[in-house]
Amino acid sequence: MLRTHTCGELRLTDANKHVTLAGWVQRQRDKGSVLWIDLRDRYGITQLIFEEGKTEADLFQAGRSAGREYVLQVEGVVTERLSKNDKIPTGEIELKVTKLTVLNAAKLPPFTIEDETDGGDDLRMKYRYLDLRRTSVREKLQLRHKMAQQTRAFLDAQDFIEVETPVLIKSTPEGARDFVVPSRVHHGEFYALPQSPQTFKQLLMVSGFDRYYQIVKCFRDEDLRADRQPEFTQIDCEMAFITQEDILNTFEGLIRHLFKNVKGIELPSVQRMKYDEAMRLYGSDKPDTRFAMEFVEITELTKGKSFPVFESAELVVGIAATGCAEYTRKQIDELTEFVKRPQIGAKGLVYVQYKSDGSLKSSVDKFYSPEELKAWAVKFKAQPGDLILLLAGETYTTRKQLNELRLLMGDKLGLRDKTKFSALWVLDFPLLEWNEEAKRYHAMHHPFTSPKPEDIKLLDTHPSDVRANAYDMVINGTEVGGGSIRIHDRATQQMMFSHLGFTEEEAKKQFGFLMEAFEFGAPPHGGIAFGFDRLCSLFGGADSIRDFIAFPKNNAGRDVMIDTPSTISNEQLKELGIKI
RNA sequence: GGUCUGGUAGUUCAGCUGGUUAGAAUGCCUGCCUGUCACGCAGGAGGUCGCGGGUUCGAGUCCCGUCCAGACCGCCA
Repeated sequence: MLRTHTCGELRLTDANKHVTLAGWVQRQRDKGSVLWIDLRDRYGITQLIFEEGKTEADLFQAGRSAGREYVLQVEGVVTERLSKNDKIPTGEIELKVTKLTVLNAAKLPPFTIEDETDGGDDLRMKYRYLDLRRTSVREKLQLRHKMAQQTRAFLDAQDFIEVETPVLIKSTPEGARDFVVPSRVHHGEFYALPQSPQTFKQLLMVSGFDRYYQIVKCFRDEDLRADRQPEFTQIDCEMAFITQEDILNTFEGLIRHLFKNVKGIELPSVQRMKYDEAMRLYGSDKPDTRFAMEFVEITELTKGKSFPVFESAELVVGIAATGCAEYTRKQIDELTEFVKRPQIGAKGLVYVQYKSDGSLKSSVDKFYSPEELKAWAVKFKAQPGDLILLLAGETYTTRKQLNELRLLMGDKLGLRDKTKFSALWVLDFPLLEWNEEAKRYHAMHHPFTSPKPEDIKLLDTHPSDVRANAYDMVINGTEVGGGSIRIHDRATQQMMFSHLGFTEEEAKKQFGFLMEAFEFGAPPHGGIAFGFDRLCSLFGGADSIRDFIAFPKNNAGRDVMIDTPSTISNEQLKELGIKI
């Protein structure tokens, strides 16, 4: 061992011990006749001291020459400090250095290796190995480690078995784009990287494994976001001989276990809400339930007053923002601009200021009397001082637009505290959703999701109304997990494929193995997958998952450190039988 | 595929309505300093203003194109 102790563990009780430390030079403080060096490793910082007259001249000079991020091994005697530092755990001692070895010199780093670095994202990613030396980033990966450990501890205690599934699998047309891997042995044929281990975990249920989980990398070739990477990690789970209720209870248990053991938070029991209700009250299938500000629909109250926008609207819906009645014209204009941005696409915003003196002022005073506005306010259960914000139009898009506005107002009113957590099950998702581009229905969750038995009769007549045995877990407005009770018989699965536009041939070619397996005694089963990176970032109070991944990709899916994707040699292409 | 924001010293940024020699902080280098811990003080070096074109007497600043980065929409069963 090159060291006897770490840089974080020496205390006053170790005084007079002769020790050896190794680490990186955080900084020097040179007072001329006294030189201090902060030596850093993963565990902490220990101050080294060199003194004129007491430290040998050569050694003193060697210390002075050790620049930032030099890797040093130092021997010395642990000594009580004359002036102590109560900000760090090792602040009562320092090491009087008797021997110094430069294990490796270092170029000047391109940004400072400190909690508040001066480096921008671009630079940090290019030199990610230096970025990871920073405490704040290291702590995020330590949190991730703890999350993984606690997940395994919980699931293991519940008799779940971790099974690894293959990474080189088969491309399928449903869902996200696949990353594909050309086969050298079979020219013109390709593997695909899994978007999830979905079919394999179902096959494990057929095999009788009963309770499976895996903390597993998944791959989707789609555009990135702050919370989306092309390769990401799921806590992938499946259970047999269960009902939906069993799944909800088991994994509510997992989430509460994680909050308790990682964050020390007793999460109250997870609220439940049906998809339809979530859309009606929040305009989102992943509502942020840290605050209420629920939607109120006043379509009926607005009709017959010749205000063209409301007359032609399928839905008039709004929110009441507490205490915002005194917003200035400029502030309201900003809200209007916000909802009119192309990304949101509302035509305009109607407001009603319920002033603290009880009077009402609105942008539609020309069309509605004070009494009528008052009736709206009553329906909103608004109080004097509140600001009512209304959008109108086609139901689905108007709700989605108002959702954005609600979240913005939540931010403005400080209702989205990152240290508060509100978890929610969203239930009864639709089975299918219409895809305008492909002119056919897509599975909203995935094609293995079972329809609610009582809705199966609607499949032919009203496909959009068929509900699925599918559920999402939403925490603070982030979808952290989702799953379903699966189809486990061939006939239903075949019927599902045919509703999704597969011919019998195609279904057999792509998923024949699964349907065949269903004929050999497949138990009823279902499962869930949690987005592990998102869960970590949520626990860490961050919006981006990137710092919870050791070596993430940038906005364009590029790893700027190793510089990939990159071209390959003509020899490689030839071997693979590929022409560009 | 699209929308928006940004790109100026090693780094993070400022730079107004186009106008003399492009600034600050920090980092770096040199010197001084016996209790610092974001040490302090003095001095110094450091710039293809992302790239290409255009407008203009004159462009970091305006216009067009392009590249890079970030956020978002589409997409992500």
